[in-house]
Amino acid sequence: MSRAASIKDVANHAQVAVGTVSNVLNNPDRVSKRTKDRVLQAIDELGFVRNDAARQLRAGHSRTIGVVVLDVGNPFFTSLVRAAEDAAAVNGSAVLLGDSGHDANRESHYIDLFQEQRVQGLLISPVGDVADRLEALRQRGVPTVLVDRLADEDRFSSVSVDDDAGGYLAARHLLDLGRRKLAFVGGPLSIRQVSDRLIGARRAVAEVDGAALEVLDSDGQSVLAGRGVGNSLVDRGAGDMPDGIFCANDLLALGVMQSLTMMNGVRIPEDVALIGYDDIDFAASAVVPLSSIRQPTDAIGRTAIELLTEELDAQHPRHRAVVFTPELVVRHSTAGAEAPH
Amino acid sequence: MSRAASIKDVANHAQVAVGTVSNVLNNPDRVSKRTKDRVLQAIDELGFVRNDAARQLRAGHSRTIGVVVLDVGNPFFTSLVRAAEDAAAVNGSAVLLGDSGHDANRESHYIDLFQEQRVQGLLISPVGDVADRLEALRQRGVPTVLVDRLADEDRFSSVSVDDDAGGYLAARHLLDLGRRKLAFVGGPLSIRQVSDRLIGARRAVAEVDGAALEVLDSDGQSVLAGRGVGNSLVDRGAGDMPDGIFCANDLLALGVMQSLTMMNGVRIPEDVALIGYDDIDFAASAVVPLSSIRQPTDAIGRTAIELLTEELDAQHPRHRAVVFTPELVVRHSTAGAEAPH
DNA sequence: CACAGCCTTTGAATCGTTTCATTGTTACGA
DNA sequence: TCGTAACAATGAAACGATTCAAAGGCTGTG
Repeated sequence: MSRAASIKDVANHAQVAVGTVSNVLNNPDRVSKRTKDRVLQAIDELGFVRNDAARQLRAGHSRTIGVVVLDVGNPFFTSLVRAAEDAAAVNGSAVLLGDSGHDANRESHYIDLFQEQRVQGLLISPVGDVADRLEALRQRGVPTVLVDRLADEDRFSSVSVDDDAGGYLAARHLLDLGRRKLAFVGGPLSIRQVSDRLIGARRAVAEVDGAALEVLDSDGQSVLAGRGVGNSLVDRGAGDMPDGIFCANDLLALGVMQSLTMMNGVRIPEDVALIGYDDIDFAASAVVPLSSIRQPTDAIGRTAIELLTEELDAQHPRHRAVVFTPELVVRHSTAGAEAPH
Repeated sequence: MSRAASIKDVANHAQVAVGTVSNVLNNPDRVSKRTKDRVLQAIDELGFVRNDAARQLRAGHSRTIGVVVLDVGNPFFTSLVRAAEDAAAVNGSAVLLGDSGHDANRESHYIDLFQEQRVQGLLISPVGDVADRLEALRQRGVPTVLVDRLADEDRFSSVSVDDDAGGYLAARHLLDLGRRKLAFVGGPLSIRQVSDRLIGARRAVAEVDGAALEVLDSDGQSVLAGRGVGNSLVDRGAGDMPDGIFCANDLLALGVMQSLTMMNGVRIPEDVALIGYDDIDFAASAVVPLSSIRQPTDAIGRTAIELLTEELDAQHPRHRAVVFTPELVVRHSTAGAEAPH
């Protein structure tokens, strides 16, 4: 329970100056082998471990990168975080992870926290309107890269996926199957990703005569929220059921699927064709394997760290906005079925 | 891009001493309203943010708790982490998250990192044999709580689930359905959770005449690994197929399910009854809703932080080992089907 | 008017590391 | 033998917040 050994203790124990110990740790080639061995032995004997707080106080900044995601439970973000972690490790940096849970207060809380920690940079998929705070941070030398959100290139670098294009792809696919009475499930619509996907879907629907798109606000992004929407659809009765449903993410789609097929005997894709978004691992192993829109998660994570590194290295970096294009993945939930009419 | 404002800058700007600024932040009631207002205004004008490194250097420890999990992608751990985060927030602490990915090196790396960060305590679901390192940490005043792993109460507190009981529950359930030719899928067996579940399953099988249990090492815990095992089962031909499969976790089970039903026309539960472990959200929405063994994830997370808090507060805490009992959740993958014989 | 007692404010010392100008040592060529 | 370069080791200063003994300012009482 004794106080942890400091570099000073090591220096005493090895009969050298503190500066020498520091050199053994940070510039080993400036130190003679004899001395180095003695110091290393002392370190070992005392079980010395660097105090990162002191190191970073001196350095003026930490060796960490802050990452704020909307929901760690969402596989899209977990794999993004993992990619970021791996990329950061290459630079000898670590990742501080924050989960905003779509809550602007928690988001703000994490930005505060990370600022106190003097993170080198920030990766964030924002909920609230944080542009001004991030701008201020940048002016203090803490660059930010926006993830999963297109940003004005004058202000920030960003990595995003073209959600409008993804929404179009999904709706167009349903329309191509002959479906005309479409429903969009997602919400709250204040979330950019959700509303962009809806805009894309609307664009596709507008191209086809006699097609309609109904919006079902799910007020949440979970399997549970999806189940809720599914149940309320069933309550309406069969006559009023859409024949194609596009969910703003796979969790919602799985919830809808669960509700329609398991509890209420609606057939997918015969009665209703269903497509989700994100292509999470579980989409392929759902009750009915789920069609989806795939986003290149790994590439997003790696690119995000890359852009952040650029901003860290360059004095006056040009901000870049990288936009990935999503891809349609067809599985049984929309495949091989003609329109039910 | 100018240097961040320090407490000294604030003091100058507000025409007070540094100690006063510190008091405004930490002991507001010791400061007169007049002064406090002036200081707060200065803080606001300069955009001052506390430097946590300096604060923690002085304090001798951080306000963070380190959490090392086996796999952030596994929903069991994501919900555990979230519970831990919420509980930590109550104490004003934050969580540093590390993902060992079942890799002893990465695990060790995170322990190093967290030690450098001077975390207050550690929550870990260990891969390698780290007992001695953790013991050493504890003697330096950094308590550890083992998660999802029973520990010797003389050395550590721990929160775990009785994996043996869980394995027994699962196998017993298959046997109760009349299945006799069982298979256990999981691996590597060096993982305690996996081998304990196997031991429980063996115990159940030993109780029933004519029942056999075959072990299929999956060498991994992912959907993909499960799919691999499923494929190799199919390659054997129908005659050699088990009639009940118990997977050491749900991801494996979903993989096996995917392989058997989607690509190879094996019927679940008619031909093969299948049960997983963990009862993750997706179990209920699988191709065939998956029976599973449920662990009380939230309670585990909360209890873990509780035990850690006890160790932090008490001078000479008694270590406690809390063991939760898992619960059988029956769904379609094992339900309503007689033995195929 | 002196003084005690209370409240507020001060500022030097401290935490552990890195940095860097300075000092000490060695070896080699002149 | 001396001078000088090359290399090693030194130790004081700095980073920014907190702490705490001490000083200062004020009120009210004798």
